[in-house]
Amino acid sequence: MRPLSYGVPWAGQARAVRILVVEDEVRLAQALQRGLRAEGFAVDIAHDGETGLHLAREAAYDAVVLDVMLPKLSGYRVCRALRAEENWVPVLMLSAKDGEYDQADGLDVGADDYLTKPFSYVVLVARLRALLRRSAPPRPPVLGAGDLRLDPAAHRVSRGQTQIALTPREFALLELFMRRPDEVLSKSEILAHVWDAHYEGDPNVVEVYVGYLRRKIDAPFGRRALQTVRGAGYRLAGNGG
Amino acid sequence: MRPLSYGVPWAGQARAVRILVVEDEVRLAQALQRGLRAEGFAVDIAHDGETGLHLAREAAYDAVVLDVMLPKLSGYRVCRALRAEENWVPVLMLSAKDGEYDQADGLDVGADDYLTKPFSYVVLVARLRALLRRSAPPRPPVLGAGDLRLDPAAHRVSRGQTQIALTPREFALLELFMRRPDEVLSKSEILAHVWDAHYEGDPNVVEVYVGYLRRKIDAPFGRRALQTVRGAGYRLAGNGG
DNA sequence: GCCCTGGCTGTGAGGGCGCTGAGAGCGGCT
DNA sequence: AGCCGCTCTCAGCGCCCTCACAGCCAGGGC
Repeated sequence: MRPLSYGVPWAGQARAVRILVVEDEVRLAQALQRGLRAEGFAVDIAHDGETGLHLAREAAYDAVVLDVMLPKLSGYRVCRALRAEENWVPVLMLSAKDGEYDQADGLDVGADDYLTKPFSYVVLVARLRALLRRSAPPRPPVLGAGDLRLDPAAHRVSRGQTQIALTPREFALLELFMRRPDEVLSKSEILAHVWDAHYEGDPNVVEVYVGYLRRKIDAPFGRRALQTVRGAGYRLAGNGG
Repeated sequence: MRPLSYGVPWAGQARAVRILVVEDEVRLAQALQRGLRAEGFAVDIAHDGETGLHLAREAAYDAVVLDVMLPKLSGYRVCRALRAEENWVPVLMLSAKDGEYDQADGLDVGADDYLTKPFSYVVLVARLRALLRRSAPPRPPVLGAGDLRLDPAAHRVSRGQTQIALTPREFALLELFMRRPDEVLSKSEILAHVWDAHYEGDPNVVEVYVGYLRRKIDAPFGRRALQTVRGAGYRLAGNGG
């Protein structure tokens, strides 16, 4: 199943802070890797924009150090691509000395901070820490349907003023519905998203969990946000029922 | 920019997407207004919380960009007031750099997303778009015939303002007709599409289901959208009867 | 007006679909 | 070890959907 609850601050166990360094100068990249590891970070390296973007997409990094001048795909394009995909991982850009690009470009492209080469290692670490410290902010927006709200990052759900406690499975199910309000989702589609891409089990689990959800988000409020569409699937009313 | 309502035929002429910016720093407000207008949004400005709240109440905005620090009425209070009135317009909050308030407060108060100053303009636009996309999901394929509407994704049918409940079979049948309005469909063709490619049964089912449909989509409205073409099949009037 | 053919509809059986309560398995926490 | 919460299976139940059937109605040709 999907580890939906990893990395959630309140989940408790400490997790290594993961940094991705995208830098084509091999010596600089390795120096950074060694240094940051010594600081206690988990560091991955990419030597071109393409693999950098790929890695940033796949793994959940806490920050990305991104050179501007890169083979295959410039740092700008990598950053822009990430932002376009609603990936708000904090990005610290490294510019060429005084290149054709300037700082404003970097920020316009969605970077969170900017450093011009040559830079002092100490400054880089300081800025990185600053980014991480205030990196709680780049969190995904809250989903809403009527007075139903779901905060994906905080794993919180509320209806009106009332907080609602959901189990991980229930939460994942509701999140799927809230990302596609007013759309009928078939049981197989639900199974594929909330359970596993090739889940081989009784589709009845879906009915069971829809039932659980209804008891928590609808019944106590006399609402009917989660609707059955017989023969087709289920639908979350975009107005919250 | 891309008109958010594209593909919704009955939406009539594309309506501008309206954004309200509530920001007391005049220069920032104007910069935002210029930038967002260049993106194709219709932008209104308020320089304090009171007029901001007033405007948000009066006009139907698609989103509100709301600074936290405002004269007369803080962004928090504005947002809380809107939510208390069951106004669920998407709100994007702009926090002071690292002020006394923090992000959690913003979300607790009912904001949908949160950005800390200084922010990158690109990120603001990206988040704004994300908010708009979520709140106004442009579900292109809505079929229409006169005042008859069928939304395949939502599995919903309506005539005028009235929602109509259809069984799966009825829905499939009507969908076939609405995809080919004004066209005469033979019973065998209908059987092949709505039932099974090689259905071996009484073609009378078609008559039966056409009857069911008429009782739901025509009779209550005194219309005749589903017409019999004796000896040939049935036709759905493209103008809804 | 009569007849024939094709279309319409009321009735009812049967079965599929969705809902729910009970409970077993599992893992985490104390 | 014991408890608790989460997940998921299973079986029973009830409703609604589907469809066959048969009798009735309407259109059109003569």
